Amino acid sequence: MYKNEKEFLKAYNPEDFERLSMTADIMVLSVSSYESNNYRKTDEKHMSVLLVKREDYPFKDKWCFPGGFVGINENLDDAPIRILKNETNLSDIYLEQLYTNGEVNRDPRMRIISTSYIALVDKNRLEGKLKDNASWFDIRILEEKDIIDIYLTNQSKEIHIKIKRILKEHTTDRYAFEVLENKDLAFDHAKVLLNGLMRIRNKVNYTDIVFNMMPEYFTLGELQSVYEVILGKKLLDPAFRRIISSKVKKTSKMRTGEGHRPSALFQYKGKEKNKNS
Amino acid sequence: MYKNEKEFLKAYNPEDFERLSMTADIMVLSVSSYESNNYRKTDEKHMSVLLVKREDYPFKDKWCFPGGFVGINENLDDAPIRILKNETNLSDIYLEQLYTNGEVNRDPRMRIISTSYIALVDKNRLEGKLKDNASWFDIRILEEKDIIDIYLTNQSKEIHIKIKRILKEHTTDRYAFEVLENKDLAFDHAKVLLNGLMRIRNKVNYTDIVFNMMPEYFTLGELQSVYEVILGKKLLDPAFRRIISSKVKKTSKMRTGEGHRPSALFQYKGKEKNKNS
DNA sequence: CTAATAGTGTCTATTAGACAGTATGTT
DNA sequence: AACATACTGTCTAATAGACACTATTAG
Repeated sequence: MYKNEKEFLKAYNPEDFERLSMTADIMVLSVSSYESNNYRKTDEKHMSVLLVKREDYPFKDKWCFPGGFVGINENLDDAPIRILKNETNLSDIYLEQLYTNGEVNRDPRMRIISTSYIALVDKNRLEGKLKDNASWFDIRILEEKDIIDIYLTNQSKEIHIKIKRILKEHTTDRYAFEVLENKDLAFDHAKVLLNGLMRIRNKVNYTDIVFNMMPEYFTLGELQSVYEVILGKKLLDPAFRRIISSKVKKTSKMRTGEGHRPSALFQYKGKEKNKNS
Repeated sequence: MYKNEKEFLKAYNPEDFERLSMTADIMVLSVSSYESNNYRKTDEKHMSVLLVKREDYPFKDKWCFPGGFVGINENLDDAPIRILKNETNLSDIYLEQLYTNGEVNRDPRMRIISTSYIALVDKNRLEGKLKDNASWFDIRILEEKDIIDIYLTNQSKEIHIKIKRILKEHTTDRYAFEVLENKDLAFDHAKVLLNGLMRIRNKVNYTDIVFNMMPEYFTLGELQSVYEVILGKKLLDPAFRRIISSKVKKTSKMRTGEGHRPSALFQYKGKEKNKNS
């Protein structure tokens, strides 16, 4: 035995243990608008996710989240910040840790454990700042009982994923997902995607995370449709306005020229003292 | 470049990258009863956490959560199951992943990233099954604004931790914790502890996780006081019974001999179809 | 004028909070 | 009898859901 910690550390050889690599993957979410063909109608909104086309093996030509190895002298939670900075040129992005996936064979190269993060951005902030292997995909989710179909589409590609939700009682989490169909997403990113979408859906009601996806000024109609697209259901106007009213402040600006009554522009109040929990 | 994935993998050398080690730490929570000195009064309840005294460097003689290295051929989420099995001899324990901590210097030996898990058990199920370096500590939390004092006590030891809660707007999570005082907990386990307690406190209202800490049969009074001790506040009887009524079923058994009116014993209904979300 | 969204008033249903009361065992 | 908890009834307050109505613009 050793006399003290200093001596112990001196005799300690890290090579004595089997070691592995660690990566960070980031699911970058935003909201996109689809211009309507009717000049009166407001733009349809979708959630969208940023995917990168893999140029190298493994999973060459498949799509995945932006990600990379965690440096040996880099804090884990700093890795996604660096990766996003590199990928989008932005540095003040909302980030939260999602899950650490460590199935033995999730990467064919070697043992790699990956911590996934969720990032929420206003897409318009990074117009033209994206690397050219990155692309926004619109998300469409169809749920039928425990079978979930996710469609991801960009200008030239449609990705389809079919996942089964399995309720678990006594294990790692409330439910697990089994990927039934997935031709185009690399690694275990299909699972991560669904996991992240569910997390956001849950959190949207008791946090203010949506505002990370909103521009500085927005109408309540726009804000509501972002909530709707995250929750996957329509909300009632009066109820929504009641609930949201404490979180936003009206400005004197107006949005006009939309083919119908103009609406007031609002700002996120933020910084406000939040209730406990 | 390589012709295909197979060739790529053949040429791939994991040694080319800097690598690290991974551990899993488990915060095992349960509820303990304190016999009252008044024969009429019901036992006082506390949350309790299982700690292990470190017998080796680093952090020799300090306390920490049960944990261990993740095997190179072991799924990450299987590691806590193995460790708990080894530590408590039980294998059907509720487990959920809490957070992955990866500060560069969190372990003085070398770069070790650790995924922490929460386990919830009924303490009585593992009476006498614990290894003798493990001990249950009762938890007492005092919150005053953003200063949180946690006291952990067992028969012979009192551990005190003082932590400051820092609100964050645009970073990894809603708030971060800064440990102000901690003499007795090893690694970053003080942070993990608080993080886990907050997670459970949040989840208790919209999930059925408490029942993992309850014995097969329990009175509604007992169940209520578990909720109270997790939430850190008293609940009103009628409201509690209204809410809980759908989750439990009354049995014909009664708890008697308590110095006051006997109460019906209930069971968790479980398996019931849960609402969405 | 019309289509479409903006924005508000109000009724109802549901849920949460509060309090008071009755019930029933042990010592 | 007295204490302590078990358990219930009911009133009130707060919140969520639903619907109808008015307002206002571009074309």
